[in-house]
Amino acid sequence: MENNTAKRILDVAQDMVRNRGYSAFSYADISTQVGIRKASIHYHFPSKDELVRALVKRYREGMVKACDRIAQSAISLDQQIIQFANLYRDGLENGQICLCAMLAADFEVLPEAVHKEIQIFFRDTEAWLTTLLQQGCDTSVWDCQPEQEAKGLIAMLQGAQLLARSSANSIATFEQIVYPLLQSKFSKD
Amino acid sequence: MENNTAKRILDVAQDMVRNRGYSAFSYADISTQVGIRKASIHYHFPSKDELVRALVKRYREGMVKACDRIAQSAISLDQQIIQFANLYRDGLENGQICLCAMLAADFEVLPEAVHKEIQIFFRDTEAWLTTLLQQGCDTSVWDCQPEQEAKGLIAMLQGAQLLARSSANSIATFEQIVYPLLQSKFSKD
DNA sequence: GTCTATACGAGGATAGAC
DNA sequence: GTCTATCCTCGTATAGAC
Repeated sequence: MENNTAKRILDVAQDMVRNRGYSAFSYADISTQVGIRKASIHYHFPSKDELVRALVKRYREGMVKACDRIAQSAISLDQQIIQFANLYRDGLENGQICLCAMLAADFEVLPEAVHKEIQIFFRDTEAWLTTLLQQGCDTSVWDCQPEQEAKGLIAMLQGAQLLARSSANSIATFEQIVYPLLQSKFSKD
Repeated sequence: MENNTAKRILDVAQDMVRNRGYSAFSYADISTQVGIRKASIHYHFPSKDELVRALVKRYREGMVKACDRIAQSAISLDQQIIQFANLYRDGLENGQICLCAMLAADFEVLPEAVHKEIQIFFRDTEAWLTTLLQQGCDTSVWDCQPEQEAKGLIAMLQGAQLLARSSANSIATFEQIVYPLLQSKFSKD
């Protein structure tokens, strides 16, 4: 596990983008938290756009890995969906929403290269969830249209994060929205 | 219907916040589009924070009116939900997401006074939708828990806007997520 | 790789004339 | 109410020394 400067910059930048958005974080902020000068950051990431592009790329690769880990665990399909939802809930414990939810809001101010990375993120996530739901249909556990159901679920999770963030008790709000709904839709009984 | 400078400033500011977020619009942008100088904007709204606070206040009052108009129209409950969803779809035609969805993402950089306005918006919206769903339960049209169902619906709508915005064809994406789901949940058949 | 120094524009905001 | 002029800070980015 490497822990070089580039990684530390990305770690700090990721926290800040997820908390405050693309337009509200700066090289000066990173500089303070990482402990190097503004100019040094440009050595690793020549421009802010390239930094954010690298950020989203790393993030979506991490998401793919996290999803694969869930799929390879020996738990039931409905428990896999719970685990998937937990990925979104966990971020909220640090006040953070999904990087790509935030950047979807900031979409209009982002360069084309970042647009592409965000679109790949949602495409991958949707594909993974669709596959999962398809298994439930094949084994007659659920009655559903996997692709559309996947889109709806992701929308609900992203939106729940927004509502959670703007409420006094974020995590409770998120859980109150998400888990009963998953329960009623996918519970085994 | 008044159309003074303050209103024109708010109109332009609203477009820009919904498109680009709180941190990515400036007095200079407003100045250009309204056709007055930066300094003149400060006469109407002394600070950016006060401008945005006024913006959210006006926006949520407009939302209350729009919801009341739907409730007072002589259409079925399920059609009222469709109309409600249409409010969110219509903004997307100008590439705009809900003002409060955007500001929920920007929540961490906003002052307390704006937080409160946003929270009132969601509280009002949720209350209106809960009342609507409750009517469906009372008349045995639907089997549901109104309050929780309302939260879930709003989350889904807000999230669908984010997904729509980051996709190539925003409106199609939104419609594909939202309307089939409403159909399956609330259709009269 | 990281530093100092600096360029240069954009940000929000204020003072005072008209 | 709107203007010009101005302040001061912060933003991204670059050049060149170490």
